[in-house]
Amino acid sequence: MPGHLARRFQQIAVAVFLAEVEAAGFDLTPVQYAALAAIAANPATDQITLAGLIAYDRTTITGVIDRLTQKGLVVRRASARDRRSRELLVTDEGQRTLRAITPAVEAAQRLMVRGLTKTEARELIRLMQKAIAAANDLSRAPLREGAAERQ
Amino acid sequence: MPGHLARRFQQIAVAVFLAEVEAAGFDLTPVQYAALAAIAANPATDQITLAGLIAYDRTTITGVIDRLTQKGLVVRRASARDRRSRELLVTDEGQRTLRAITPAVEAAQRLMVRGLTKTEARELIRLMQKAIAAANDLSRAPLREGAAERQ
DNA sequence: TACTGATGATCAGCATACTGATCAATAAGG
DNA sequence: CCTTATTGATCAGTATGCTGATCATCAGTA
Repeated sequence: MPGHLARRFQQIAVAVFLAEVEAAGFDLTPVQYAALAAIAANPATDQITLAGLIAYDRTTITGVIDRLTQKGLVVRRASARDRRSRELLVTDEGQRTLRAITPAVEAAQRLMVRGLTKTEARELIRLMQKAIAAANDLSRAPLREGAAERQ
Repeated sequence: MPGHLARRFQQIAVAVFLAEVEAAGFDLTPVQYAALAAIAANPATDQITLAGLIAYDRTTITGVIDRLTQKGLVVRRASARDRRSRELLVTDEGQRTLRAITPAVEAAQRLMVRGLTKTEARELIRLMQKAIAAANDLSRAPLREGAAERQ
């Protein structure tokens, strides 16, 4: 049952991530980390574009940014060109957090495939990527490449 | 990033499941389906044991059973041996639903790996199983085998 | 310019998951 | 028998994810 395995693997991935990150002294969820890293890599993008970059639903991203803002890691800035959209920026503390948390995040990635050999882990990643790419548009929140690759 | 792929694959798996099941005229979530099937396969088990069989958190299962009960697919029965526990049973309608919904569930399982060959899909399943087995105890809701295999 | 449609963001509502607490009932010990 | 620890179930609170709606704004067209 691929569906059941998908749920279980994700459940373990989240648990491992939270445990490693908390052990390192941080309070960030996997979802918040991914958003923070994506904002750092794409400064001043609006929320919809950000959601596409990490395949989040647009209604989910609102709450995630709320919490990142509350923690002082991200700021929302009104866009000059389009008054509907908010540009997102990582604060200095957000940058520091991102750098400091990286080892814990990497440890979590290794831990969740600790039962596999390096070759097997690479193969699992390849197969998940391939399956996901072929089914990308079947979810409400598909991955949308950056503007550069879009056209 | 295995963690990100895990989240995305699960996201797609849920979307595909809901779409197929709704197209077949049913209103059941993946989680509700798994619980219903597990109760049918293990009649009169208590909620904690059921949670272990499908790796759900004990606090999550309460709400899932609430909703299955509300839909008339499952009944809670007070246990004669232990007045703390509730024995779970599938109703006749639950049995009918389970039979009728099976083709849609199977279609969803195929759809979520439609980008892979049969061999690749089998390999993905094998690798996920292996990774999950080695990390089973890292989540709060580990899989607990049935009484037969437990000792 | 006025209208129409599309878009960015948010909201209410619902279903998973989890943390940690509570409560009743049971089991184990002295 | 009584105390203590454990266990089955539930609850409050929080964080994803989603459906569908709303609101303000923008873009394109008549």
